[in-house]
Amino acid sequence: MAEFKIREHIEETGKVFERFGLTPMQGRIVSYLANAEKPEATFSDMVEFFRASKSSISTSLNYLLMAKMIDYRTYSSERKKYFHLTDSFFMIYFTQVLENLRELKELCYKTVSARSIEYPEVSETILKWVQGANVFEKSLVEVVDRINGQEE
Amino acid sequence: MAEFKIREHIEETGKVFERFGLTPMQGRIVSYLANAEKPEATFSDMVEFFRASKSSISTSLNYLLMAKMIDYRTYSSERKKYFHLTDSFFMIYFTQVLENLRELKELCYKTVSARSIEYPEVSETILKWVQGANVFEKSLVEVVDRINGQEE
DNA sequence: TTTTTAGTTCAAAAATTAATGAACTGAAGA
DNA sequence: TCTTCAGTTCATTAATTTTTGAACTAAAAA
Repeated sequence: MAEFKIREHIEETGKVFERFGLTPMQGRIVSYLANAEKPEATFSDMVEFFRASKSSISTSLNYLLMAKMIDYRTYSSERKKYFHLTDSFFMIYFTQVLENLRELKELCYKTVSARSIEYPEVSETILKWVQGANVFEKSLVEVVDRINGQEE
Repeated sequence: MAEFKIREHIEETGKVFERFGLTPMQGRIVSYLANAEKPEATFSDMVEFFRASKSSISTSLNYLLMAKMIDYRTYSSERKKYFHLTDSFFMIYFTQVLENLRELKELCYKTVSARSIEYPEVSETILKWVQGANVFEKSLVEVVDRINGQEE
């Protein structure tokens, strides 16, 4: 792929990662690590590639490390860190979605239990939401388990 | 529930809805419709309750209508619209997630097919992502079908 | 016909979030 | 010891997103 085509593809893919909860720069970095020729890249590689500030790259890398979407290795001869993608990108996303679902379900139960019985239709609607969330949660847990099982 | 307790609960729940892609005001409205005594509320009910601008309520209601997260009915004797929640909140969220997944998968395939065979590990990682996405997608489609089936 | 109701539209303001720049740290090398 | 390298920290700036306010519309009521 031509240089400018790769840049375009990295921007495009980066934008999709935003919809999975990343900031533009975090998305770009993930996309860069997926599309760059070499599987590993350093801090300064990315500062240079994006002509972005060191602080922006630093903050983004640390978020991605914390979320375990990337990892790094070092070579004894060098001081630099070599960053690479981990396998667990979706796992982390799924886990976040699961947490959101659980919190929402809890608040839904709270709502239903506080509602008067005068208008049962609202509670019925909310309980349908919870039902949907439950089915979803169950299959999400299955997916997570299946992927985890594969890893061992 | 006491008035101020309800307000607090509406704010809290509204914030969780933000994590499902809504703006603060959209989240508040959904939460309000779930927690208000009556199952239906008008435009001006909400302007009053939130002491917010008409434009903010108008824009938010129209987004929620467009997304089919709420609906309204009218009474022949009145000009007002009476808004209420629909059953399909999660369905709509699931559908959006599915779309995001599909787009990301497509870009992943594009990435993998453009990568040189010199460093297969990156492609392997990306294909693991795609595998996870596929398993998830399959069970999500099942969930959607199951919920749709229930409706008829 | 004029007024009121129930909103809509959109430019501007406010709030939030992301990125920058400059000064800093701490380890390694000269 | 002094310098360079590989970042980090954080106050400020920039960009984006959300909300507001004011002017408007279209239908119903007076």
